[in-house]
Amino acid sequence: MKTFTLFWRMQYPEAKHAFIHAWGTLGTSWGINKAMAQIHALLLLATEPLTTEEIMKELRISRGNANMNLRALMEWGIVKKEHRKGERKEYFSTGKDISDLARQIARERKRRELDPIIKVLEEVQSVSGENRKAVNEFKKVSADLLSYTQKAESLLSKFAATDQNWFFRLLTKA
Amino acid sequence: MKTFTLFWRMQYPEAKHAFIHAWGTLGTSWGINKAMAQIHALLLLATEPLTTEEIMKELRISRGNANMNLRALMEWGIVKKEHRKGERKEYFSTGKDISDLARQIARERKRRELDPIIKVLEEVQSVSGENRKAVNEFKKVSADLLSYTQKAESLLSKFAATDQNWFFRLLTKA
DNA sequence: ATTAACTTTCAATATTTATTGAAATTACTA
DNA sequence: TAGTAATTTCAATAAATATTGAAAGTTAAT
Repeated sequence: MKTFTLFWRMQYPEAKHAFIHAWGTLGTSWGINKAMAQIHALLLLATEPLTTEEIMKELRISRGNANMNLRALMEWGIVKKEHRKGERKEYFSTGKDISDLARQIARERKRRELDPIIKVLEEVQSVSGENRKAVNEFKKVSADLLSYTQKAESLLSKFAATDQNWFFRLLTKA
Repeated sequence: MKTFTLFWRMQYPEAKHAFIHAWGTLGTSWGINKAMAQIHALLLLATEPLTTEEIMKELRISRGNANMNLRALMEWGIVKKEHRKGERKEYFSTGKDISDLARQIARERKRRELDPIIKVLEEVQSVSGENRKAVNEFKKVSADLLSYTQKAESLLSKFAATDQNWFFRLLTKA
């Protein structure tokens, strides 16, 4: 007797598309634009280096977009360019280790977001003014926030600096 | 002998403005819009509950904007509304504990961002196809990513669920 | 029940951010 | 060094997101 197949076994092109799409969406909410996240996803899946042309075609993005985001990924040290003898074309690839990306995001966001606000919170500590009550509340709240932000900063620093497992080992311990 | 004062001691209104501005900017990059973050900052500093009118005036935002973001903050359980006898106006206040906000952000982002991609990554695991090599690479990469994302999910869950100190105690241990 | 004070809603608008595409530039081969 | 195949740049454009403001809705005191 035959049984029904309850779930559709996803075919590769469909799965690939879903994967890249999802990764692009996630990237958007983590300070990475869609194209950048999708290029990275595509390179993660690729079994060999890709050209700009191939990336443009697969992701349906413009040359300028592909170029700019590839450059950003290279600046982040996540993507590498390689040349081949007798060819003008450049080939791009990425390491398969996700944690490189995660660490780089941490580093980048710390720099772009946390560092500036810590600076402001520190400056603002020296407040003075007529309204005793308001000033006290201000000092309390901003000091509190500063300490919180510094902790987050330290967390991101550690995360950015160490090997991929340290962080999650720590968590399972807890 | 007189000495120079090397650094300007910031006056309260200036400090307040800097604080609110910085907080608004930070909020923007953490999935909270500027108005929402600034309203929260303003309420943090306030020594007593504020009306919509006062918030609008202080932050120079429209009534609609104030209203919508106050509602969102209330939905997040971070801001409370209070009524006063003989008054139609509503007064808003927030608890002074930053970690309430942090936990709520964690909860919200987990739900909005991590949960959906975990779903996709799980679905996509059952991939099959002609190209053995590509399919293998795909399985490896997506499984890896799934495990990574699940760890992040579990981290955010724990963070969202526990008291404010657990997380940072954990970090200092490390 | 009426009024006036206040809140809510949401289409229109503004702002911010990402993407395009074509011109300028560069680098490889012959 | 000329020809061309590629990359880079960036002003213009599109897409996504946040904000406005005025009309509609609500509520509480009279």
